Amino acid sequence: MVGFPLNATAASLLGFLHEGPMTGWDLVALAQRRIGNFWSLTQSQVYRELAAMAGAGLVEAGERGRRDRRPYAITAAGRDAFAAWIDQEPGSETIRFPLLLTVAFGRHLPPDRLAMFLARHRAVHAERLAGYERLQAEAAAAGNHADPFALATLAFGLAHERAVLGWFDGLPVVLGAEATQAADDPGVEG
Amino acid sequence: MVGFPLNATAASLLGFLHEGPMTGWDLVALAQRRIGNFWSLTQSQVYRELAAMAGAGLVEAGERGRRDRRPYAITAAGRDAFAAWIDQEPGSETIRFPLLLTVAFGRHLPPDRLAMFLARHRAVHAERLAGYERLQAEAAAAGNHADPFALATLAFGLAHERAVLGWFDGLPVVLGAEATQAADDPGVEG
DNA sequence: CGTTTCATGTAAGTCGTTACATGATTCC
DNA sequence: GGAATCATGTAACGACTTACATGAAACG
Repeated sequence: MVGFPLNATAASLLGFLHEGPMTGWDLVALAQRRIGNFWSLTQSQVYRELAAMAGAGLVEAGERGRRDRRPYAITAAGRDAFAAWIDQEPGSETIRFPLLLTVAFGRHLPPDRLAMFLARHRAVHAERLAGYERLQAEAAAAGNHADPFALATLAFGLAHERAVLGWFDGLPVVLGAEATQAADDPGVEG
Repeated sequence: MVGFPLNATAASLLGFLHEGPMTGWDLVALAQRRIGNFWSLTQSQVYRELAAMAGAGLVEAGERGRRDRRPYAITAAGRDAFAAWIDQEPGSETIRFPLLLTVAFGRHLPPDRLAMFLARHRAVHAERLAGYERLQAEAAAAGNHADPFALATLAFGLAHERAVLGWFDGLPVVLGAEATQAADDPGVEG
């Protein structure tokens, strides 16, 4: 008896609802904070999944509150569906990194323009890393009270951003400068 | 005038077609090798984008060859569209890492099960890293003939996979064993 | 001759993004 | 009163996946 087929995004919402009833708005904010690092979701998706799950009986909408806030609570069926979901082998990673496409086809771009793109993206990643480091410092200050699971996902963000910055810094200047000559080259294939 | 709106996947196909006419099949294989590392695409997408771009005049289908192979060649309009695409600021990175969702909600899983997931995924990443290292060794053996742009994207793959493995190895055994105080299980060990 | 691999394509459905519409509440 | 923010939702589209259908050629 397969229940309602949960996708990872919907399942995450159920995961959060274990902590208590929440509105779509709250869920968007919480997901951003807790899993936004490695899982993106939009407002639209959240409301859509909540509506679908309400239809399937996995969550229940409560009374509308102050600002039309409508809290959703997880049901017993929702807990079951979540438990079944999380017991499955997680799928494999998906990365889509448009900047790398630009680099891969970099011979078609003026070197200074590629250099500019690289510099701008590097700055974004540096800032993101700084944010993660602040979070880590806060967690350290809080002592043992931090959730080890949250720390583990934060550690991933740190490792990833450090790797990305290291990659930026290890890039040969070549890519942003030498390619002036390479632009004539028909491209070398191995 | 705005040309045909290119998405990154279609643009990549045009990028490859700069190297000469190719069939959908060839493009799938080539993309897998050259950008599969940070950009996924499926056969279906490739044929669809080729058909759409042919309709828009960005590529031209040639005569069907031996095995019904139909080569596509980039047109002048295609080169223009590609040039316009690559000149744009690349969008930001998207990562979707289901295993991290499992970790984030790890308190809802038996520790040994989480440990098993972690171990299996670690093995996949270790193998992928080994593959990248082989490619790097080959490139080094080939000397200066390697494309610096291809080397740069390979360097990203290496950096990323090393970071991921480092993350696995830095995870406290706690995550896989905490709840069961008796740690027969080495948890996540490489 | 039969199996595998090559090769092209369609169909159906899910997922995700963007943009918009609506209105309540707070804050100045 | 007016602007900003909170909050919910819809509409429309575009992107991606999975599964399937079809057949040619190579290989044994």
